[in-house]
Amino acid sequence: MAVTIVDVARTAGVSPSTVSRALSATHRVDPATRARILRVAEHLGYRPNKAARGLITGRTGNLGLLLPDLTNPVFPSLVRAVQHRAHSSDHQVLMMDTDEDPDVEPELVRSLSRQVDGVILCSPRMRSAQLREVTALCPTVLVNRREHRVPSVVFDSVDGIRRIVDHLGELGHERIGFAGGPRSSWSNAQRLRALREVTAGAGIHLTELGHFPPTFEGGRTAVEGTLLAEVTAVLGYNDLVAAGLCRGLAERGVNVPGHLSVVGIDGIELGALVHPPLTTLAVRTDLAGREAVELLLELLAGGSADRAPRREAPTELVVRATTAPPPRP
Amino acid sequence: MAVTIVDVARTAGVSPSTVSRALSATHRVDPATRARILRVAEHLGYRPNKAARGLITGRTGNLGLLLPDLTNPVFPSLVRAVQHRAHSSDHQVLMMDTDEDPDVEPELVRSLSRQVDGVILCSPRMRSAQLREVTALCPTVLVNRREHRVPSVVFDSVDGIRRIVDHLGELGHERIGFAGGPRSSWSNAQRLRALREVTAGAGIHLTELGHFPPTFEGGRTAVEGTLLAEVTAVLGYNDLVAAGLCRGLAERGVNVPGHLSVVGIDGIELGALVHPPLTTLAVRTDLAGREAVELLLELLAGGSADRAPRREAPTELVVRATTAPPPRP
DNA sequence: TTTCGTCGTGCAAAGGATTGCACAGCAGGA
DNA sequence: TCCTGCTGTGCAATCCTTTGCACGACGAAA
Repeated sequence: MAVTIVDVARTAGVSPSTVSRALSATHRVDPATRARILRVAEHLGYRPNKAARGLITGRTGNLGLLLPDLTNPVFPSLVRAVQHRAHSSDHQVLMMDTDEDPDVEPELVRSLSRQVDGVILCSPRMRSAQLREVTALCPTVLVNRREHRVPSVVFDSVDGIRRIVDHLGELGHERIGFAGGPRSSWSNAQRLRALREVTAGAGIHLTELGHFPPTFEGGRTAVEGTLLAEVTAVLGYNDLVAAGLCRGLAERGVNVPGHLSVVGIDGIELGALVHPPLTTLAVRTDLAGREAVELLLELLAGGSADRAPRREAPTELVVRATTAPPPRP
Repeated sequence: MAVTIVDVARTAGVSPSTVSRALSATHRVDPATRARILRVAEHLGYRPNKAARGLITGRTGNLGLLLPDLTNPVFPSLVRAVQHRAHSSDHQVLMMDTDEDPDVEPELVRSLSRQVDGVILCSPRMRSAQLREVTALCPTVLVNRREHRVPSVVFDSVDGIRRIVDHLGELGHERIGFAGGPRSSWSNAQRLRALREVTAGAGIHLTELGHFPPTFEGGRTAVEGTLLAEVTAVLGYNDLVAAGLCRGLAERGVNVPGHLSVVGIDGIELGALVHPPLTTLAVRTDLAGREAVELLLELLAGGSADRAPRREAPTELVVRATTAPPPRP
């Protein structure tokens, strides 16, 4: 059978309670005793039984992570960061994918809530009312969404968008377009709001080209409107849209960036591989993931549910080859 | 706080044991009693405490999933499939990423083994001896690797490679090259072996171009050798390598597929987005993931550790725009 | 009527770790 | 010498569920 705390206790010549205290550092234990216990535990290959611990402490040592679609290239690095950070605090991650279906989100959280100490909801699509209902079930941290009284980590839209606009402004662009994402997307609304604010402040004319599916094909369908708008630069809702724009423009014989500059958002690997390599605003999903775990762990430790901390994850402008000065008239 | 089995028992006027039996259907219980218990449990919102159950049954209801790098685009769809299949059998998935480091694999499995009923090891890089050691710890299923006496799901290399070679043969190619992956990779060895076998049978000359990093850049560095080898078609170890080859060839002014055909393996989304869209052998990682879970659940239920079932996941040739007849001499 | 088997249910132990309380030993102050 | 207070450790209860064993009741067979 597996080696338990009483095996360690017997071998070390102490009681199970002392072993427990030595290992969890919850009480003072004689340094010599502790050293001996640790040595014995190590030698016997002792691993605490999480079920037994959970039974008495009420803690499972698991964190839940809910996200819309793992195959979306923005998420894996976030998941990885969450997983690493959680692991370094001796927690495991139960990840669940909602298949982009907002309706299953509440049910999944409910089933998850029994087996985790807290959940991270990444880009949840459910309505505010449901969200508030769900956050009552267990400690919750949001990523890429804000909600009153719920801790969250979001990407700094205003700051990031400003970098893009500054970059384009320095190149000499005066008219830029935005190929937006889905109407219901919280982050699309954020980006659009930031864009309006920043372009207004910079004296740049913004053309909102409409809402498109957040995909490569979505970007291709945005080409026509872009050309009609007579802009010299266009910002895609995300990298896929921007890549689709580039492809569609190339098919029309429009030179990027000679005739038109294109910028994406997200910083997925694809952006570096398409031709020409895409200038993009990279969002640090890894940092956001780490931050979310830390927020959640603080919440679990301190339990000050009153304050709802809000953190922002940094963004970074990666200038590659799809931006250049506008063509001379 | 939470409602327990004794709350249900008290309300229903029976003992906790009877409630347990009524809910788990393990023993005969008077139908009337069972109905009453179920009604009470439902009404009180009773959910069994997994930690307590796990403590006595030894089952956690969790499955472990270990993979080298979640940000590698082949894996997310596998993870998703594993997660869905496990969830439909009331299991949760603990996913862990080894960061491509073979040395941490055994340690991670060890730490995982206490908290799961079984693990799925996806493309493990550890040595055979370690692997056998690890499989003694808890029920294990391998994906994309074979090992004596261990159940596994692999992709049908011979069949898949044959499809590629047949396709190229029909187009008229007689000399093809293979830009291989890492020397230590099990699947690279498989692919190479299958390739030798199939090309020999088809009377096609195979040039082994060497080992390259399994990345876009790796593909680019393979260009030179490809051109020297005087082949009319080249197969990349995976889609990234193939995409890198295409880019490198384009930079050298070599027309794909007019002068040289290129084929990838994996079927990642990127292949459809690069220009020209990549012909590739798509592996159904989703099916492999589902199959792996089913194998593991059978193993847990039947426990016939003697037989080590081996399943193969299908592959599918996706012909896009990087393959064409060879140039006329 | 007695005996026996079956059925439904309860009792109590077990599973592994944590933790409040108690206690022994010892040092220091009165 | 006695009391006080601190330190290190052990005892035993507790968390919630499952399950082997036993027991009472009841119907059927003898």
